[in-house]
Amino acid sequence: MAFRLYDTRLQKQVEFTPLHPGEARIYNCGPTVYGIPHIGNFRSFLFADLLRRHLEWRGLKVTQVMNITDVGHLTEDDVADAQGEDKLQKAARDLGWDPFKVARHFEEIFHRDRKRLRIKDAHVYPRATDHIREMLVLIQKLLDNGHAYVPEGSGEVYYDLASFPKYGELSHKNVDELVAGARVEVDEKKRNPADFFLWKVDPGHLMQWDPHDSKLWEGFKGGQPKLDPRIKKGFPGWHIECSAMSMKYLGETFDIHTGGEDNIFPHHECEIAQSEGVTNKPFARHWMHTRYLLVDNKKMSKRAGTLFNLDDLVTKGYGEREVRYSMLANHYRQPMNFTLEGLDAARASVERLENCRALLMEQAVIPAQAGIQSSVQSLAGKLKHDFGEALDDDLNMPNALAALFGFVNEVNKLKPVGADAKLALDALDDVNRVLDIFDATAKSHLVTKDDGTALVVSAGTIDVAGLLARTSHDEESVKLLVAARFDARAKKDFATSDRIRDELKVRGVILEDTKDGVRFKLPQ
RNA sequence: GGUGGCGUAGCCAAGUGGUUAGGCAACUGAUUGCAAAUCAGUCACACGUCGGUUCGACUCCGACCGCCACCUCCA
Repeated sequence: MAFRLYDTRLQKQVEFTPLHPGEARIYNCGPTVYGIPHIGNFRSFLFADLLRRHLEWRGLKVTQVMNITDVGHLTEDDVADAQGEDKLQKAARDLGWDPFKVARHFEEIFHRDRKRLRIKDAHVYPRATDHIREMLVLIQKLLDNGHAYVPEGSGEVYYDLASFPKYGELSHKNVDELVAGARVEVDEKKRNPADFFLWKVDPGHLMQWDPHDSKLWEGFKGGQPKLDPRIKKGFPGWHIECSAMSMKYLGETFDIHTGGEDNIFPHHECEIAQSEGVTNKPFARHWMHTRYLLVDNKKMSKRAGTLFNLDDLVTKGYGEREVRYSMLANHYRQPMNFTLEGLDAARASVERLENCRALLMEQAVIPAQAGIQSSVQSLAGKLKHDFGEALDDDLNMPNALAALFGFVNEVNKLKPVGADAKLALDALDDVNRVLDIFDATAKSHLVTKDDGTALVVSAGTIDVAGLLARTSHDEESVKLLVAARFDARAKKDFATSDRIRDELKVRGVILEDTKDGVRFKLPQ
């Protein structure tokens, strides 16, 4: 079966057939870089990462574009309001940075944190401020097409919703009802209360562009266009950047557009109106949206201290892998209840997976005495099949993980050796192309009984107390301690052997006695 | 008020008109010098409430209760 996704517009699951065979072009609504991205943002980005990885796993060539919204609506007042709320923003203000510098700063943090969460690099991260010209070109085309207008003397441009009857099809909203809701700002400039601005004039705004300045158009493909002279110095509307950048990098019609559920209206609805108003062609073929992430079943809030960012969680002792796993393990279309207890559970789950993999790695290097067992082969095949089938079903990761844990249980029972272990390991690593949960740097080693015997020869000279006194341990010193422990255990000196194990545990080094020898795990 | 969605055993969380989802936690047993890891088992005759349809509903329909989101440039 092919990949099936739930399309927000159609409100049902549909089979995905790419516009260009063998290729998928996807656009993800990215971060607004005026603050440290929080876990709610990352749920959306991790979903985009999962979508991209699954499509690639299914053999498609994916082009992924994620925008960086750096045209803020950062006025002097906003900056002032931010005081005391956000340490970095406050720092930026104290340093007297201009908005561009603030944007670049938080953009860097976004990239730093997403890399820690192993979110793959998108192919392009276009910045809104680098595409003001593309936006102005679209705005002019909308004016030419009769989809936009310039209110008398305003210098601004508004979208004329009356010209686009499809407005509301994505969010299933009725424009008249929206207006009746009376929450739309009353503005005499607008023809229709629900019309939204494409270009805004506001002298108090920190970021502004003069559309008629020839400098702005230097080096622009096609040169400076003929713009409506009534448009004054100002800044673009929020929605137009995604229309301009998605179409520039993915084409006028592309496969999938994603975002958080809050983007459905008005943002994505407006994107459709703008894009299709210009091209008269379908814009995004499919829309996928993640539900909100709640913390302790409530919306995140600064006051409750639940607006966690990645560093907050790391400070609390959690690793990036636990965060990645716990977000991935929940279905994107269900509201997710994020809790610290959930991270504890995620840690235990990841460790179970990793123990299985470590065991397979140990066994894979042992020379095989026989050929591949059909049982292992069918297990590996079943894992790939069931895992893939689950993700084909609108990225049903809970079911995909159930398949994975089923595999782990069977492998632990079978205890495959040699080529069998290698086969099982390959199957694990294959699904890990999507999950990316195993730690390549995790250090789990088995010191076999034979190794131990060899090490024990020199055990008498090992400075056990000195080694234990160290604050951290490298592989070599752990091996020496393991040797001393072999020696102690041979003499039934369990006080010493337990002391070595306990002291190492405090420093994060785990020792496990097995039939084959001693396994040690170094901290990550 | 309008629209969309959710309520599943201690916690998290899939799914289905009739046969064990899965994970975590806890407990018991096997294994171990003791642990850890692993295996077996228990908690699990779970599905917000009340009606209806049906041979049979957690799954379909209706009402109600509780919760969430969007309609405010929040992923």
